[in-house]
Amino acid sequence: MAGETILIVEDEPAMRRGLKDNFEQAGYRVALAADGEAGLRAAVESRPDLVVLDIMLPKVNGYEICRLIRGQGLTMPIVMLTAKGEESDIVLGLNLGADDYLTKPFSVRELLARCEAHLRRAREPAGKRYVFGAFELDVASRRLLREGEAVELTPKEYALLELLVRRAGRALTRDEILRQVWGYNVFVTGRSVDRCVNTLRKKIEDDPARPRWVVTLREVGYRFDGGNWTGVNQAKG
Amino acid sequence: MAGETILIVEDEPAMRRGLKDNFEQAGYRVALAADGEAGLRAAVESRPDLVVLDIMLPKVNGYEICRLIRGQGLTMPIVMLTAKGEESDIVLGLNLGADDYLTKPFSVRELLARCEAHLRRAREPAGKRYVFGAFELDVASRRLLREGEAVELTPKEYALLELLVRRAGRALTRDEILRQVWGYNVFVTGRSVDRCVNTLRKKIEDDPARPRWVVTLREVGYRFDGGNWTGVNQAKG
DNA sequence: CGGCCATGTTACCGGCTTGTCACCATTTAT
DNA sequence: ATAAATGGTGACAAGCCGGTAACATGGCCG
Repeated sequence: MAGETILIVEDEPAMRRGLKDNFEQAGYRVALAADGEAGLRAAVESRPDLVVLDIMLPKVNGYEICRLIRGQGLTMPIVMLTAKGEESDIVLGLNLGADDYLTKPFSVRELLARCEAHLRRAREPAGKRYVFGAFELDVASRRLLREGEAVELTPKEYALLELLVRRAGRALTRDEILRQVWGYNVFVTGRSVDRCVNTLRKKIEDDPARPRWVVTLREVGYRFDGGNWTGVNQAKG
Repeated sequence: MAGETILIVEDEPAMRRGLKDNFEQAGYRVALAADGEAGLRAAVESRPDLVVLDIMLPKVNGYEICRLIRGQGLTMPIVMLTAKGEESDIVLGLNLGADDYLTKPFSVRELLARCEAHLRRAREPAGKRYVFGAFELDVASRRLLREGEAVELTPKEYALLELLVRRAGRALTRDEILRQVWGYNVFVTGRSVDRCVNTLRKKIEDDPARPRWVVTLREVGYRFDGGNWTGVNQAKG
């Protein structure tokens, strides 16, 4: 599966390796860079969806990289990693252009959570509408309409549907779904996904036993079959 | 859309440079001032559309600048930048006529977002009226009328309603509402939003238990359902 | 100085959501 | 073919969330 791509710019090998493992474990694709120069190059060329950027880098520091990346017109979220004692520098402007920063030592789980939050925000072209069949999913208002009539969805159902629709045509593992819909620190059986899919199907499928939209991928998870749908991109408000 | 002029009053060169880059990147014209005196002069002479004002400035501090700018009869939005530990002064700053403030280190993206919000508001024609059902919200006079009769709203209730109505049809998170209505660094429980919605509903809903206008989005926040309303865009009332 | 009003917090309640379990259907492997 | 595994589905109980009222606080004005 093709998750989003994270670029990790970190000179210390152990940390670099650890971060790579963790992000891949979480379902992302990972690009690595060991110094500022390579980091900037990678950011420009491979256009990652998010950059994790250590501040203490040989030759060019994180702040410069950050500024240069932004100077290229790139707008992806940048999360900075700083060591204790560098905080005062942050106040002086190291955070310029970055979206977030964590102080070492940090919890990897927290880093993942924050990155996920930024990605979610960046993913959202707020005001976008997804049309499939007689349905219309309006992200901005968090509503699902069937021929203009509102379909009542529970929070989980809505979140699930939005995720599926956004990634229409892509296989989503239960794990991925759990992470995106339920969050990180939640201990929930994978079956809960099935359960939620189940109730969702009752509301959007003509024949829930023979689903048209949310199809099961045995041993894997689910996939939304948008097929020949009309993706309407509405100007933001 | 953009092209508006931002005046940045900031004594620290790196920060000044970074802010300039970022605002220009975002499509604004930028005027710079390195100290309070120059800042005040620039504000008066070049009439920027918005001022970004550091508080710690040589010679004259940000509060004074703010007061003096307002004393000149200038009404453009002023966004203050403060360092940690100066928070206690914030109330002072807001009272002196600042519209917003951020605490360093801040995300430049957030600063841009807030400035954009202020500019959007300033751009909006005063005297706009929103009509829904038998109600009429008159922004210019900050009044809500029900069939011509004034409905008494507390300041918070009014601010909440105005926000909801302005963003009618959009899902608003509690967090968003808190920041827009209560302000940014205010420490207030999310429940306060609920409570305010509660009292507001009593005044505008026929059946507060089954709200027609302000609908609850479980686990998220609220949304104003303008539905089939009559949006009257009246220049000047 | 005292009372009123706005508003934030706390507590409690009721309902909806949802996670789990249990059982069944279907598919897959041996 | 049979057993194991996987997912669909109904039931159910627990927990969470928001509505609501009561209380506390603090500012403003007479």
